Amino acid sequence: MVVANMVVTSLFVANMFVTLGAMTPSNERPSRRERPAKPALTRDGIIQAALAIARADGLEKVTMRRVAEQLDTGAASLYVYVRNTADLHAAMLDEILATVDLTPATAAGPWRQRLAAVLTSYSLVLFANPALAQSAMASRPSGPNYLSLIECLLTLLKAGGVPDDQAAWGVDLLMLYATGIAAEQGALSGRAEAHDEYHALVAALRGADTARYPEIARLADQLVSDGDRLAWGFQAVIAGIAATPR
Amino acid sequence: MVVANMVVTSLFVANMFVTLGAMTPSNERPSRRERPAKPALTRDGIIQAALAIARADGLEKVTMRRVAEQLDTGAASLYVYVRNTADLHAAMLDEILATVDLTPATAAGPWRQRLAAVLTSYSLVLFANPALAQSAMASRPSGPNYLSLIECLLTLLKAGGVPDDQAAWGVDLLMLYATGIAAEQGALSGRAEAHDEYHALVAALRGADTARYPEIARLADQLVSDGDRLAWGFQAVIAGIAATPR
DNA sequence: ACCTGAACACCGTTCAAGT
DNA sequence: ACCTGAACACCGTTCAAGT
Repeated sequence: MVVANMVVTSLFVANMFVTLGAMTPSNERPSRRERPAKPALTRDGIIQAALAIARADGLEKVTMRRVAEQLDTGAASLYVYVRNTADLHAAMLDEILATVDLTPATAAGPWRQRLAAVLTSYSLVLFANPALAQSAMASRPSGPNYLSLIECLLTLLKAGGVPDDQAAWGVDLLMLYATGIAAEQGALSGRAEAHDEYHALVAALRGADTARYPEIARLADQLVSDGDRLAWGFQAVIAGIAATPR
Repeated sequence: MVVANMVVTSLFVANMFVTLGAMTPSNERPSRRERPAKPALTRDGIIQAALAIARADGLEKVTMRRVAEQLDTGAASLYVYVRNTADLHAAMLDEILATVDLTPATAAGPWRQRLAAVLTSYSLVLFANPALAQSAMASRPSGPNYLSLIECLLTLLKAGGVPDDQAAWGVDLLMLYATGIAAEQGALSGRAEAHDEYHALVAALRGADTARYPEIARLADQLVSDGDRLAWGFQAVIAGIAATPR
């Protein structure tokens, strides 16, 4: 508990509050010890601590030892609740998927816009936890929140009259795009050197040899142009799914 | 050099051959030492050794210490040629991108088929080196081989009459899809537990609660059905790019 | 049943000292 | 300039011993 960070601080403040509360007359059985007992170890507590570290310092800092330190215990103790690091990552992902907004599925409006809204919400959730997007890419979630999302996408594709076989394969495409774009963004915002990499790419595109890479040179500005790429991308993929028979 | 593997073996055989060759009369200056000197350390040698380890045991086994061991030296020695682990991974990726088949760009046939052929080649290259697909997802390559691939895609989109602005954003979509699908597959074939995860997902889809997930239950077989998903996906994304104005 | 300290078998990276 | 051994500051996971 040497490193100061926001999580530790807020825990400390919370503990202070509890301690102060315990000193008011309304509290009948004050703890015998000065400092309140540390919270009992639970799977959920471990996942929350891990998520806090991931948001603050990136997924690569979510190590068993660091999570344990945050919870004022030893790494070995975590293995009662978590099988291994991969299990922890999967649990973290499942946890944040609960916050995806699925309400557009039953709202009014054109189905393509509603589908894009759900996908955008999913991408934004992963953007907010950029480190997890990469593990979402690599793992195969099968938790209830993931299933709800898939169900939601299938319902909207059906509402749009997309044939069943195209819809079934289409959800893979949509999820791959939504997850992939968040993973890319996650990599960009996560690592310090990623900005250098991005600028190296922009420089490479802008300064591309006109003879060897004529199209890149011609379209350099378009290639790196700003705009609502996310919305356009969703509409393009949706249109492709709807228009392409198997 | 305790662990036996194919790379070590083939290096040994190669060394044997050199030794035998050195004993023939045609060789004027035989080495004073019995065993031939180990090959000089080069950046390319390091990358090749790293790729061999990645193919054999996965990217997570490509550690500085393991690559160094393979090359019969210490990890510290690699830092003369490689800045850090990320640099090594980027160099490995650039190396394999050289093997992508870009010839469909100038071949005969419908542009959509030729575009899909190039993308399929790219995906297959990443499939053959599954561990690198994930790092391709996270990093921003800007090497000459990457630029050639982008140039190729832009040329084919232009041949198809896709408007410049859609083509410029479209290459991102195509690359994201082609890279993402390989990264998924790479994760699947790379880790032992990934098969369990996949079967858990299939079981979760097949056994989905009919009341809660009616669409998943209805389409379970379609969702996990075999077929040329890669080709269909490329056609769908291409169609979407061509049909969706900004 | 849960928790712990200690151990095992690893990592990436740096650096002074050698050649 | 290149290479090396040793060190530093970490990892995940296991396990016997405690409560």
